[in-house]
Amino acid sequence: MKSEKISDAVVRRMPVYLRYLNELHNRDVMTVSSQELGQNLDLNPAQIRKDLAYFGDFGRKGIGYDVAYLIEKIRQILNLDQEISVALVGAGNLGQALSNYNMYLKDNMKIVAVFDIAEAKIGTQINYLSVQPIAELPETVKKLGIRIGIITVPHWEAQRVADQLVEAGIQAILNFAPVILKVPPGVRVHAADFTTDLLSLAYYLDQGKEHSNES
Amino acid sequence: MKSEKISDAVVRRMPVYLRYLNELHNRDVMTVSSQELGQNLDLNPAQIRKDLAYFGDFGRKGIGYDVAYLIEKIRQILNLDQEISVALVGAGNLGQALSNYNMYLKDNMKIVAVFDIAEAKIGTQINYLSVQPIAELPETVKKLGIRIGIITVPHWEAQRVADQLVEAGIQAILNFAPVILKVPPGVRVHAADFTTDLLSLAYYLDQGKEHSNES
DNA sequence: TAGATTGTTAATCGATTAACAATC
DNA sequence: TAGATTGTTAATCGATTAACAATC
Repeated sequence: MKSEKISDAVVRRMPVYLRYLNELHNRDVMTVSSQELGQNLDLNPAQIRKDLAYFGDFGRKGIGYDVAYLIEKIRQILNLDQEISVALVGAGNLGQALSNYNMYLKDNMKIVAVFDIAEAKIGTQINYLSVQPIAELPETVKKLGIRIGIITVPHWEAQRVADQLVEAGIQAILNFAPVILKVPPGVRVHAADFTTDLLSLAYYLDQGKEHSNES
Repeated sequence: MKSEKISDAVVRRMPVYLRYLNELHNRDVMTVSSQELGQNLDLNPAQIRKDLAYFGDFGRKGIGYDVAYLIEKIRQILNLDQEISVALVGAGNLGQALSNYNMYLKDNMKIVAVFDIAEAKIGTQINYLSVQPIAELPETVKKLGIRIGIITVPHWEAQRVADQLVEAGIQAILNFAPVILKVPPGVRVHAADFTTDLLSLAYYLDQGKEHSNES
């Protein structure tokens, strides 16, 4: 166990480990080596050992890592040993899709409220939650102890929504809108903007053969 | 202009630049400096200049970058000066949401076909496209010159779908399923898995004050 | 001209990987 | 014991940032 500051790259790999470990657990696998983890996650085994060692001595030399134990530890690291309440702002198609994903994320993270700006959306049901007007955000955040906000509104509304989330006391934001949000220090924003990923894919296409009918 | 290999980090910033430049263009801004770009995109100006310089001398000393010209250049870099056809596999909620996004991505990238495995989905309309059975993938890919695939199927089907996309000759995949896909070299995969982003956010939450009613 | 800003080299910083003693 | 595998240090690699001459 060290007490250096842990880099974002390391933190972001933790959920990846967790996911695969859960899979192993479901298959009743008891133990796993960094070697095997690396193979399946396309990562260097040394990196995996180093990542985990930042947080503690979780492995056993000659043996590997106990799957159930490591799951427990990573959940603690990620604060997922407590239930974390999430607010979704934007009840459009994407918001709808995410809230259905809820059941997947049995990882102690739960969308407990949905908000929208549009009058028409208010009161409609999304996955057993009634869409609330954004004016109710501060009160609901306080009442339900919401700590994370997900933004799925159109890009021109994203910054305003972010401001309101911050104002309401949210600590972290997952932003699906294709804009760079400005937030005060202490609030964490992760960009989940897939247009960036998609457009950058085009760079890697073979030049030339745009549309060939041969084979 | 250099001819080093260009890192993924650099490529991924290109769409970010493009997006902001488009915004400037809409506001009739003619010229922009790396300084100002950096301010608005939360990036170091030197980094921006270096990124752009990999691809050519696009700026003018003392002046900055011509917005329209830089847009044109970045589009060329990203192969967006030609129309790029995209297939969407998975007509669920998320797929639905993405295909509605189509109009946003006027960046010459277009979803031209939607596939699904489930019988029930076949033939339903998604954003003016009729959902096709996955068996038609190879033929449609060839016929429409599709080069990129988006995977929005459940995670246990993702690898099989990826195999089929690769088999059909697709060159790049945007994967929304929370699994690491195995693909042959030459096929590019970008992960758009938001569960990773969301879970890692939890790490940054203030410890302790899980649910406070004071304020 | 003076001020601004690029493109690029050099310096710094950080992250990944290799190597290996410790030990199960 | 012999083989496997960790945790960790050192080496490498790569990416970011600073600095500045060139020049609009």
